[in-house]
Amino acid sequence: MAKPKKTWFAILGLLSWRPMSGYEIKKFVENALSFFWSESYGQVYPTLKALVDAGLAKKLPRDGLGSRRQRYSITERGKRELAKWLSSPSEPPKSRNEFELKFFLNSSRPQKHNLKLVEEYRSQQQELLKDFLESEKLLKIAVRNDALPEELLESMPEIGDSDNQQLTVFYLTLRHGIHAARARIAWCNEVLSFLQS
Amino acid sequence: MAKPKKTWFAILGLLSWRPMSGYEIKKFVENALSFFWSESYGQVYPTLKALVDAGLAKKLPRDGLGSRRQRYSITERGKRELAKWLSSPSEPPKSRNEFELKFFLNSSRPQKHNLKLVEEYRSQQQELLKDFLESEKLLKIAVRNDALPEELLESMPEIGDSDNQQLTVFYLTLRHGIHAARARIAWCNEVLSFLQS
DNA sequence: TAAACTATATATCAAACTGATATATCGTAG
DNA sequence: CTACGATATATCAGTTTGATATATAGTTTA
Repeated sequence: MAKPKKTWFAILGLLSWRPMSGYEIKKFVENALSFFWSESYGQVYPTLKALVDAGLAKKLPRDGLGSRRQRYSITERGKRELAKWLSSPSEPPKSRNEFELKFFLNSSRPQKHNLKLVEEYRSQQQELLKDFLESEKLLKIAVRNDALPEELLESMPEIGDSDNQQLTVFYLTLRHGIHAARARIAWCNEVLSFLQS
Repeated sequence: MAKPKKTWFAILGLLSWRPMSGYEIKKFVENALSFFWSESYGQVYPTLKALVDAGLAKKLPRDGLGSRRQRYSITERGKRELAKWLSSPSEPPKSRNEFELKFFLNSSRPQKHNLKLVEEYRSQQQELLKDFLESEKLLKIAVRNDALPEELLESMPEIGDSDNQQLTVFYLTLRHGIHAARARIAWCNEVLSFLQS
């Protein structure tokens, strides 16, 4: 029957940081969380309505006279439900990694196909790591100084009004991405030297 | 319009190894590929039919008189389509990692929640790594000796009639899982010492 | 040996989710 | 003043999941 509704809690969790509009939520996930989470507009807007109907979130009055954006905030009931979910155990992720599938299925074809595939994957991951390390440097400074560097605000305006504890968790989450990217690059190097030997 | 149909090529790819039934496909993915791929019955059976309709796979005659299982094999056209897909670039995976989301969203709650969460995650990953290392040991022997150890056949009967190149790719794919699990454990250790300091 | 399990095997479906597209307004660079 | 990109909300067909239904073969245990 497909019961998860992870989107419900993902959105509720973001609203627990601060009030946001559907557009802001989508952009935030896309810009700042994309290496471990994703949401689509097709989920965000209906879910916001459903959260209101369930009494877990509520519409805020549109500030500014002609303001187009509709912001939502979390309710007390929403906070309680969120806390419950946050403490529940996480099922191990059902990943679907297209690259790994291709690598695996290539086994009955000449190895040169896989060499090319792995080299492409490696540069993809190196690019990713570069971006992570950039953000890490800035976030580290922010956490230490309890103040946000200009460049970070430019590249991620969403984190503008985060407090120190939120920045710390953000930093630690990013470290997860860095560890993962490095592991994937190390694997590529291992495979390339294995296949070329 | 949601065009991927990754399931089509995942199934086609497995059929390119050898003929399989829907049930075998589901079990194989579940037992051997679960750390980077997943399929549900709800996808497998309709997709097998669709592949036949599209001329990419065909039904095999049921062997044995009262045999209940319906096997499918890949067609020449299927092989060509598969080869095309296998050479196409992979889009970076849109992951949805429930644990990372919870860790991130916990930022506005006391840190002790996250400590518990991370410790749970670490033992989950340590368990996973243990299994991977077990399989790795056996697969390594299999690749070196070009023969399958008894224990491996017992725990993964699916790989019974694989050739040496397939085993090698299987081994290398598993290494990806090992690198990833180790990276996650290393991250847990880093976070735990950070949060406890 | 009969009953209770467990694995094999196929099928179905509501709910969740994606990716693409439609529409309209605002700010601004040329 | 206008083309363009960012902001903002909405919709929907197609994909995928997770749960459940059904039935038979084999195996354990009372």
